Amino acid sequence: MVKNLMKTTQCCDMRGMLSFLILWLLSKREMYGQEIAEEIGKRRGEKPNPGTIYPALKDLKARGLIRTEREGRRVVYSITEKGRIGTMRACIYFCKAFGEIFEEHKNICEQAS
Amino acid sequence: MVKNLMKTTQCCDMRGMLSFLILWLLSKREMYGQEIAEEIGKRRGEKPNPGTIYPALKDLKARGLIRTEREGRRVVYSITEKGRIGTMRACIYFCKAFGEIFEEHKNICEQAS
DNA sequence: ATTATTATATTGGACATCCAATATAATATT
DNA sequence: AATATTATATTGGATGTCCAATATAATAAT
Repeated sequence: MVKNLMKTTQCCDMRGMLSFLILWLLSKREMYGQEIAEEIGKRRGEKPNPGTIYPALKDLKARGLIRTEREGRRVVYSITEKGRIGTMRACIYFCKAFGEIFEEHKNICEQAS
Repeated sequence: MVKNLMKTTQCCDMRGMLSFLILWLLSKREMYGQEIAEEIGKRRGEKPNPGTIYPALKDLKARGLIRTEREGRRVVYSITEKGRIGTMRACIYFCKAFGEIFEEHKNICEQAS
């Protein structure tokens, strides 16, 4: 059972699009792993576990969408040009798929910014 | 491989939140199965397969979030009060998790409505 | 020098979402 | 009556996301 998402909504699983969210965050600025987890935690209400974040980051790197640079014990992740292009496309898809829900709850969205 | 979502964005899987989207659609008006599939198809660019829709609807019914009424060969699905409450909560979560992305692409979202 | 903390990495299991294929049933068409 | 179409339903397999636990490594604190 995915604990926090079912607890939050008490109706349906809200997981999904983790890689998209990671890429979108990295399109803003480069970050290291735990910063990404914290940013996701801010938005979702609960910080995801290492077991969620690091495999996803590994996969994004393998697909050439992000690059890494180690600085001591930290690995700094940044988006590649390929990743940036894909993220733009994903944003367009996302807005078409879910845009109405946001139009309906604009006041909540504005508070999120 | 999830064909249409990877094809659309060419970067990351955009699957997820199917049950949420179904519940949101049914909070607007009751529909039969293929209508739900068509509405999802309008938003995602491709109509999902029966193998995706019917198991999800079955599960939502089992959890008491929707109810069914057969009319000939069609089954009409409608949201329950429990489903409506959960959907409101899910919308709030959803807007907090992804609201910034929509603020950033307001023009695309307005076209979706 | 030692201990504590933070960061990364991995693994296996669970789960929702996706598909293609197949099957059954109710209408619609011929 | 027979055939075609549409709707529902199911199944097994694939995949991404989630978790808890464990492990290793680099700093920070003592």
